[in-house]
Amino acid sequence: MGTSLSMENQIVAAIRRIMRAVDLHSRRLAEEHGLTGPQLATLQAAANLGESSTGTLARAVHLSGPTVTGILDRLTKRGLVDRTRNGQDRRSVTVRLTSDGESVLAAAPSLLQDRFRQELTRLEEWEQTTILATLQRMAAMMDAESLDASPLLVPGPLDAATQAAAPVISPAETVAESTDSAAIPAKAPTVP
Amino acid sequence: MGTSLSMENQIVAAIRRIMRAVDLHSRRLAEEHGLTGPQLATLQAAANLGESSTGTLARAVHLSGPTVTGILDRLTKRGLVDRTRNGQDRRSVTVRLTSDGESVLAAAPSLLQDRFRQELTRLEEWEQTTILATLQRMAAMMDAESLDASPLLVPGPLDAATQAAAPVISPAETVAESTDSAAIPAKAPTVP
DNA sequence: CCGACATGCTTCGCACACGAACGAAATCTT
DNA sequence: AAGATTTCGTTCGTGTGCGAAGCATGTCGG
Repeated sequence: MGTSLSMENQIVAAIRRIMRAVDLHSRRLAEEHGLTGPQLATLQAAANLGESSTGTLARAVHLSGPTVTGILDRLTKRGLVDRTRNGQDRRSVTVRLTSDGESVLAAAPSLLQDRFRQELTRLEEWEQTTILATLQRMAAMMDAESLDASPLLVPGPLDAATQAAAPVISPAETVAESTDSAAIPAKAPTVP
Repeated sequence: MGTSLSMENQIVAAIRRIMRAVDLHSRRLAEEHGLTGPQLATLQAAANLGESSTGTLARAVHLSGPTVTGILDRLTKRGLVDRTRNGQDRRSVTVRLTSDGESVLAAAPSLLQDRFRQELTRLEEWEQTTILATLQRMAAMMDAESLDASPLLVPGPLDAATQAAAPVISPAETVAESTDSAAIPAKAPTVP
């Protein structure tokens, strides 16, 4: 019967290979620069956003709260960031880069492997666009499902909020520079 | 050229989102079926390959030896697989599915989220092909670098869409995963 | 003013995932 | 045949990653 799994299996296999490659590259970064991939990503986000809470940071790097807490623990231990309780809202924790953190970040390489970057820039522009569009499309399709457990299907019109969360098809005009992840206004719990 | 930086960041972000979605889906699988993604993948590989050593299994699922050892530990503890020392080569360990493992596997869902699968099948065929080709291309570029610094590269990055598309899609039959590796027992060029 | 609830971060337990190091077994060398 | 080397799997240590639970704090209704 359903032996037509090949397409699915190939997609799964390709994703797994990519994940593994990312992981291996992360370890290489740690060896050569003392920073793993997630640590570097968090550091970059902290630099881009300026002073920000750990929650904001978590949303920016697409990771859960506990995960960034752990990463910030190691970053703090190495003296690259600074965690202080916010004065206004004392629940919140403000994260700042130290000068050490800034210099380390300035000297740090890209999150992508050098060779991959070179090959990428060597491609035709339409190919790069295709790759990016495909990845974003995949990301939108996959984390849309994870994000909401509600049985609500996508009807016709989408309001601004949903649109921001899942811009499935966009023309060649992909996003410019936006650091995205604007607000995410505290979603209401669906089920108790 | 100013836009090249943002392109990189967007690619990284998309990959992270995909990885996170895969992870979240894995946890949902664990909740609903008692099997995480890697466990299910390993179980499927064990079923496809029949009796096989843990090393063969590791290569099949694109994971390291220690990782599959851990996964097999949990699978064994649940009585889904059976580990026995090989009679011929007593270093090797033969992995077999138990009857429990087979029934669990038969009842198990796909590694991909249902909704993602539905959306995928709803796409035009050329779009599916593009997605698969892009993912495989990414995987090839990225794990080529991680694997080694060997000069093995993808042939022509030119007109790849047509070129890459054709050989990639094999018929529904037994995809026989690796186009790579084949027989590795050549030499061991390791560290000095 | 004070409980009831909400929010933000941390702690805890689990499951990957890897390289390094280890012991056992097989293979090669001398 | 004895020793060196390779190969196979496991164990160890580190670093993600998550949800659930725990605290501390803020906010709202009575």
